[in-house]
Amino acid sequence: MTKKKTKIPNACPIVNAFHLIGGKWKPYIIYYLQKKNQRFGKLHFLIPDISRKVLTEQLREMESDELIHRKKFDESPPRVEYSLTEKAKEVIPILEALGEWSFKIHKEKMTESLDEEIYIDYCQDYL
Amino acid sequence: MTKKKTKIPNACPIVNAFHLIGGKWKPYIIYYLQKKNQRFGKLHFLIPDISRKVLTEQLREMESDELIHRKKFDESPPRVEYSLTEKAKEVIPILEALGEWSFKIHKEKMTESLDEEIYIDYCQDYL
DNA sequence: TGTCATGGTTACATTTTCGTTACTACTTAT
DNA sequence: ATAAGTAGTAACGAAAATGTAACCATGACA
Repeated sequence: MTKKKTKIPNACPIVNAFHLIGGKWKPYIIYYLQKKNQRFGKLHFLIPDISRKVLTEQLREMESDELIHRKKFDESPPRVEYSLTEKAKEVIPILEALGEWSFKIHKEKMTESLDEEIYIDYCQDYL
Repeated sequence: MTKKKTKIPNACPIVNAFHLIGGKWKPYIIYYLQKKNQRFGKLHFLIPDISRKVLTEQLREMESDELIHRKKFDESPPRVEYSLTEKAKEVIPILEALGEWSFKIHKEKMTESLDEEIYIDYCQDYL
């Protein structure tokens, strides 16, 4: 058995999807923007564990993928508002289905646990 | 605006889902196992760019997450067969929806390109 | 007796992703 | 004159993920 050498030019569409909306922070960004348009600072407050550098990077990436829209107001101090595009809004039901699936698995595995209630509260909010 | 310090015990269910089925290789593993149960060596042939070390790691992880089943035959040379569990099979329609969504975005962006046909062929197969 | 095949494992190196800290430009309020 | 607030950026470093190359145990087969 020798190596297959037919390189796929772009990754498979599912891998592609993970590039668009996966990673450590993009799900949170989508989550908070889906509820409400947000300014940079507020987004950083809502997702405090991300560094501002990485938040900027992720937002720029999502902007160039046309998943979010960046609206800059010509004011001072500067104001920038981020919102989801239609493309991004279309994927939300799919993400919710994914969340429900993983939540079901999680519940099956962890029958007891002190953190369980907190997790469930958080998930109810999310799902 | 100070830092929010309420740590979430486990990540949000969507982030959790990405741990289960995301990453560089798990989508491919799911894809090939969904078509047909596979032995370790065949899987490595089908996904030639993964190293055997990482393939082992990913398979072990998915096994402990109960997404795949590992069946070892007592033969020589050894034979091991991997298959998807019911849990994993449940997520496939969701993954397909995700793939269609990202494929649609991809098509909108790339109107021309030489690789396009190859990509589409690959995707048709995938979707 | 020694080579082959399978399904790995181990130690180490590299790449990719993410974080820390300090800094900037602009304008209004004190 | 200077401090404060917003939305960043730049240089550097740490951590996480992945890759490379060599090795192992088993039994069949020549």
